[in-house]
Amino acid sequence: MADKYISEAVIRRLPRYYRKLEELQAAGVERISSQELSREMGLNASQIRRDFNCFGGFGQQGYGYSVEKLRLELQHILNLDNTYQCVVVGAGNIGHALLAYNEFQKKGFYMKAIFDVNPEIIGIEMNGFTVRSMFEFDEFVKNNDINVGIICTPEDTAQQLCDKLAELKISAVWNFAPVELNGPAWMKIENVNLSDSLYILAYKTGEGETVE
Amino acid sequence: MADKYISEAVIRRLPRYYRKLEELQAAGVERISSQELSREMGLNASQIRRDFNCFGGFGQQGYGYSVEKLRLELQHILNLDNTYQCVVVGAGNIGHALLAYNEFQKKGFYMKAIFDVNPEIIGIEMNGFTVRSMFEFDEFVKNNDINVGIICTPEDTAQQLCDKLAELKISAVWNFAPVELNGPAWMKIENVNLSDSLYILAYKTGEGETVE
DNA sequence: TAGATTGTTAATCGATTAACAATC
DNA sequence: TAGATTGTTAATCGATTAACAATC
Repeated sequence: MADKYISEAVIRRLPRYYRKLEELQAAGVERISSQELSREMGLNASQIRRDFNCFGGFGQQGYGYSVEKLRLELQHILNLDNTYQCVVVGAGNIGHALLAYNEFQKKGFYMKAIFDVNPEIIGIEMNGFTVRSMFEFDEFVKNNDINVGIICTPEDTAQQLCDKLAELKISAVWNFAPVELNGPAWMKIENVNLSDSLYILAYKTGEGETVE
Repeated sequence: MADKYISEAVIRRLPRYYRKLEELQAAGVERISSQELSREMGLNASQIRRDFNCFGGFGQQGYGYSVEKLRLELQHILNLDNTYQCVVVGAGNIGHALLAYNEFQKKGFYMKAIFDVNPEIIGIEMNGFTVRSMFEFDEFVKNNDINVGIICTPEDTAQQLCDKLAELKISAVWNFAPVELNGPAWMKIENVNLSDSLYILAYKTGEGETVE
């Protein structure tokens, strides 16, 4: 049967649960009730139980949840027991930083190459990688089982790149360009819009001030 | 009177409106109705009108909205007609990238300095800045009207840094460390959790697949 | 004026929270 | 068994959408 529908609100809480459970396990905590977890995370205990029950009954009445078991379940739900082969496109500041950020490799997201269109930087060494030309892109993606594309190009070329990724059947796109991308339904796009985030911070800076 | 309560859902849409209006204005569009905007953005027209009306009546019956006027209103609502003096703490990959990313300066977010605790990188040149020691931090913040702190440290020191920022009365924090920070109520914290974002992408990668 | 489109109230939908029976 | 806590149904709350009177 097909997966039942899980709301975006639930999905966005999953990584937080996962992180908290990693933390608890590292601290040697073996079991936890939804109520304790609710206190630790500032969420409602009903909500927590309901969220987990979207995916199965991971707890035990009268006991709570096994931290280790629940962590593993979440890991599985988040598909973190897979590995991912990623390419970064755009060797500017952000692209460079993501390429070098080791935490991702630890979680199973392997950076395999970085590409750019600028002849001035193609060929230079970047964090143990050589910046490749986009002329090599198709070939590289096909030969290296790439399944994640990371868009770090300026906004005006991002859609074009997205189309290229679709053509190459890359199903996961992590987009850092500040534009809404359109891709086929099977393509999953996750946006990290740094400008938007900064704008929201600016907005909140003025919040709570008295007006008039 | 105090500002009326604006829901987080509305706030998170404001930057998108703003970006779209910039785009429309750049394209020479002078006026737009909520219906046209709804088609362009994939939102409901009622929602758009309702969102704007949280802040005032910016439209005109029978006409729609003036793109320029609305853009300016949004700019004001988002506090983007202010300027911001920022310090980056943590001179790793992310800190370095943010320091160098010119788009932010263009929007009025000025990077004034970068700090680190690692003696090996203190003093080195980074994008026209010298990496400063945290021993200079308090002094620098006080003397330079710093009002935004950008946290790019590892997660285990992030809370400590947040406390320091609170002590120095910095009211806006842009947090890139993958932890939930606790600060005083007047401190506005915006989180950019790259791991969480990547986990959500991984989750969605497996979505829509048939199970059992 | 007639037509168009806003601003706003009313209806709907979905997400959160409360309550409690099931059960370990 | 008695106590605790889940899984799940029912109640509430808030956000989205529809409808329409106000008005340019």
